[in-house]
Amino acid sequence: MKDVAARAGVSVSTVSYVLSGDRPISGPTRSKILAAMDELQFRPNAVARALASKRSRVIALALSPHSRGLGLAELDFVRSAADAARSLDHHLVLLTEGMDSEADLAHLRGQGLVDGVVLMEVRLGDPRVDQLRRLGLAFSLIGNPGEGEAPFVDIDFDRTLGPVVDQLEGLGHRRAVFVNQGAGAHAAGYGPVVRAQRAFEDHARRVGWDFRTVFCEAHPRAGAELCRGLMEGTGRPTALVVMNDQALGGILQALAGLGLGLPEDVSVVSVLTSALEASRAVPALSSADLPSPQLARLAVENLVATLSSGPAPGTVLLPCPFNLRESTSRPKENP
Amino acid sequence: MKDVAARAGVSVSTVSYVLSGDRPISGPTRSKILAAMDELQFRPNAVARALASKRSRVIALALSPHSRGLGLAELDFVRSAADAARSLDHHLVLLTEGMDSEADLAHLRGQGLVDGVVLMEVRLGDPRVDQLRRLGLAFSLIGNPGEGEAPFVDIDFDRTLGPVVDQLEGLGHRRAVFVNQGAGAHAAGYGPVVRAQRAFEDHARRVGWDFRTVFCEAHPRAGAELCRGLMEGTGRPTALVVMNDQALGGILQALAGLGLGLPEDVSVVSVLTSALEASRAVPALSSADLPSPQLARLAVENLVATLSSGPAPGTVLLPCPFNLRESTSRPKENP
DNA sequence: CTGAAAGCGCTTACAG
DNA sequence: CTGAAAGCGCTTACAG
Repeated sequence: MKDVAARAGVSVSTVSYVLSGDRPISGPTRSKILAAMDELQFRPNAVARALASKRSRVIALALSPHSRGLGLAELDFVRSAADAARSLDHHLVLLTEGMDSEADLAHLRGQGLVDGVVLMEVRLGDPRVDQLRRLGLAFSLIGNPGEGEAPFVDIDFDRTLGPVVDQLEGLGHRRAVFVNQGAGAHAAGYGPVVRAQRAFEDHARRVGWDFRTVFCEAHPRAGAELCRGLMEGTGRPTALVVMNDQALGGILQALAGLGLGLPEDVSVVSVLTSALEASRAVPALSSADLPSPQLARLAVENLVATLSSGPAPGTVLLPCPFNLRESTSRPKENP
Repeated sequence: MKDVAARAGVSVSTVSYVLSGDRPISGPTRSKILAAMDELQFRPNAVARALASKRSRVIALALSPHSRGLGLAELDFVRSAADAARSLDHHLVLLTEGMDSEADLAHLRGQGLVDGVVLMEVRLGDPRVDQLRRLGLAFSLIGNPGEGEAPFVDIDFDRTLGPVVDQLEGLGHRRAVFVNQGAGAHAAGYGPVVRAQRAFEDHARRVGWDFRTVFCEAHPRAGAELCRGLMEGTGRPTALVVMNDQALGGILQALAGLGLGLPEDVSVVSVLTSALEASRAVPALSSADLPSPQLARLAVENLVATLSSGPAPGTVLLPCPFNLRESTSRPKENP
């Protein structure tokens, strides 16, 4: 930078100001500087900038503590967050742990390497939120902490389940079961399990369905067992709405084992899966796909906006777009 | 740090030296300093350290350019690399793009934020390797660039396919097909497709199998079609060794469609899948699981060793450990 | 519209 | 074994 200044015949501060744009610079001066910069192949040193400005332009993504089996969607989150950070002129570091104790966070903050953090899979009353606030470290949330204050991005379950129910209703289904996640997740204040269920039930009621909700542990075997139970006897459901990726394989397997064809005998819609996984299944699953890239991007934008006190997207609820694939069809006349 | 020095009654350089351990410090002095440090809750500022020492202790992980469908294994890579970095007192940033042009890399280097980069899914003659070398940016490789010089970590296909073949042989299988990836991947110099095939064939020959290898595009439909072809007529294989995650679902579906039970009628072993995906399938797949955490950790250790000129693991070839699950059994007498 | 200078919080030769 | 001081490459009041 000193070299650039010398070559352009100006002071280093002037060079710095053309870079930041924080001060009006005359046309000729600016051109001289710009010319000098690329003759010298000048690259501003981010570390020096960080030290002087106290902004590293590095943000952290705190990965899910005990990954709730987001599966490939989590990879989408990570990639998209990195992309978003990059397009906002930031870098993204990964935090795999050390978000639990206040000491770890203080350490993170003390290092000065990270300007703020994006929290994934925030739960109701998530302790991390309070800790970050106490430390004065900027943050942004994916998931609703249930406090009302901090802006967050999350799924809009009402607008997610509405289209799912409408779609099945339109095909002629009248009897459906919502396969939720385990009761444990429910108890842990994991928001989606209660909100999704409420949304499903509201919509099922709206269209006058004969429906019910069941919880299912996150395991193929649990899914298979559950599925057999659901399908025995008369009056079995013609449609399954499943928000449980880990159990899904077992459900599909059990269906096949019972000689029930997909989608001829039973329609299945998966909720909150990654689009890639849903389309990789055979037959490809009709599903309400988790918009992980969008969520990640919004969360990063929120954080960067906080840091530069720019305009933020704020709290945003996104529906999971419904994608019609091969696992849904009209029910048979008399199931 | 100034405060710590003042409180301990020493110079800042002494404080710095107790931190780095680069200089012998007397017992009493050290204790005074240590005491002062935690009374003041001192946290060394990583950015200042980086600027002064020209080592940021940040390394980058370059994600697969057009993710070859590593699936969940890629997430394992990312997590494990971050963990490894952390345990070696480094941070991991994610590079999602900008590894292609030399200008991007020069930019990365110029910023001074990143000490080195870990490259995933390195191909034979990977251009990124040369570019990094030209720029003098430290790097570490996952995958064999085929130049012999740079150390890298990769899969040992011989020791991966050996146990797979032995296992099937032990069960009594004599006729097997190796379902490789697409011919395109082969042509692109993607090492695993040629090395895995050679290893499979060597071992199949060793045990005197009646075997063949087929290529298959990375899509369930392609897998299903291929599978139907393989299974028609007499003398069909009793075992399938599949190194093609994307086609796998189609293969399993086609088997079911043909009324062939897994594993009663056909045994299937998946190679290079993530352990999580293999065990989530129904039935759970016997597989040679990609040791992504180990590979990631070794690669990070190699890089950090380069940076601190410490002892490096060097070039390491790891077998994919075979895990017996539910998709393999003895073949029927007369298939 | 531009400059001179202090300072961000460390590291590391140079001296003793 | 310890200190004084220059310097890493920028930013940003303070002055003009």
